[in-house]
Amino acid sequence: MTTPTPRSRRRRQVLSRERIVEAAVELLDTAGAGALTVRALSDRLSTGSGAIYHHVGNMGELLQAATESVVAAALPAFPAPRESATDPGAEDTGRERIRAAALGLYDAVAEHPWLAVQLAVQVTRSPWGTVTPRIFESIGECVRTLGVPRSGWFATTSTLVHYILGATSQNAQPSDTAVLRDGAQRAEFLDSASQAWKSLDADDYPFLHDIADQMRGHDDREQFLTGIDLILAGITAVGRPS
Amino acid sequence: MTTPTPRSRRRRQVLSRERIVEAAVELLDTAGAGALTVRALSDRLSTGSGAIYHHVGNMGELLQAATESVVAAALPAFPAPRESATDPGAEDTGRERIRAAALGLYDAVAEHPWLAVQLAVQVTRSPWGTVTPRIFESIGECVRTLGVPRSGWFATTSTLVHYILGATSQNAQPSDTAVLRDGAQRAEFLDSASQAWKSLDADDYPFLHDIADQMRGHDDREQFLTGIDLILAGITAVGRPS
DNA sequence: ACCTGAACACCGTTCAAGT
DNA sequence: ACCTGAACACCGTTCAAGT
Repeated sequence: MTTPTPRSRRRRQVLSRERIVEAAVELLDTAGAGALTVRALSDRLSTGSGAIYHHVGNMGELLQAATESVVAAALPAFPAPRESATDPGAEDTGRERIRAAALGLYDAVAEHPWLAVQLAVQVTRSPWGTVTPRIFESIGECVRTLGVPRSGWFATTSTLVHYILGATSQNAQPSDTAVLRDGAQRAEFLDSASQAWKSLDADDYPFLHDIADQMRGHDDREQFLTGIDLILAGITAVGRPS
Repeated sequence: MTTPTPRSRRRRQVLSRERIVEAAVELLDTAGAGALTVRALSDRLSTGSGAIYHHVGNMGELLQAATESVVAAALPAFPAPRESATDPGAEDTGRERIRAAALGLYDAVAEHPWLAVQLAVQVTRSPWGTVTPRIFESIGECVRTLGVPRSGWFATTSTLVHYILGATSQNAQPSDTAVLRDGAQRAEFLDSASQAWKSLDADDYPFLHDIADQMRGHDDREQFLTGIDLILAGITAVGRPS
């Protein structure tokens, strides 16, 4: 009849799902996607490999949980505050909040390069899990305030989400190892990429040839926002045909 | 001094890189991403597992080659015919060619669901390999004819490519197994997805709640094109501010 | 040169056994 | 209930040995 005392429940509770997910994210961040193994994880947590399975089911579920925790942290406070669509300036703040959510995801992928591939994996498993719903909700809530007719909400939100996921994953660090936040390192990478494009056959790739210099000098993050603004401009243009 | 006769060269040449890549694509298509193993591949090709490594280096290289071969087949004839940007109607044919290239990739992912994740993988390894360059070139070549100033070519092309890759991967079959081209199957999936959204907490996900019905009825492919047109409208709007 | 297939060093996952 | 860690059935890759 009596519930177990807190003391007895807490006695040997050293491991938990949260601790495991946290350790998994650390492992992914510091050593890359290939370094997350059950053995490495149980080593780091000083347990047996079987202990992991008491809390997470399997590797895929762990990867999903790791992705969800990082995505949840990257998105703005949730749920978003409701605003009346008739407020003056509501459209501008809607656009601003879309930019903020997009940048949150963009920066998360920059900090956690393994996210690039994991987002693609999780999103095709949509809509199970919270990754796709969270992202969709964050963006969709803002689209509502943009003067788009109700019938266009889903298509408009989808377009933004697809662009955001595509862009963040393409701009991710091309490394299987640890995070490199060094700007010089990024410049070096762009430089070699530019060289690679220039060395392609000019007859097969005339456009890449022309544009190789432009690509060397560009700022990923700024250009990511340029793309967002391009789509927002399209939303406005389609909503009010001239 | 004499080159080997064709006969002697051909004698035992049963295996080749091409045949291996072809078999890999078949395996991926029919049995899913998890089914591509060196053992399964050498079984299907009736050789020893070591023979594979005489032609492809390692598994990652094989996956890259499989992706490249499917992407190359999906994109329109390459390189694209040159058109003068001053032609009347050049912008319209540019837009039409962008839609064609985008649909080519979209349909390829529908036929080869494993492409969704592989595109994300290959594209972060950019610009090595031919996947990213090919896609960029196809789209960029058309962007040139759209009246975008030269300084905007790279950003505009990037926006389109990011959207295309993001959308194709999100709309891929959510299955790890064989291809299901059955329309009814897709409708069933959308139905359960819609149910899942409806069953989310209405306070945390008000937008998804509102929109669940819209998402059940939608046509992926049509909506994919709607997104393309939204971005094209943005390109026009930004190029000619009112 | 091309191929064979056993061997090696891993991997995720399970499960009897402990506390 | 929670954890241990050996065992199992895989995996990619290598390499001496064959033709």
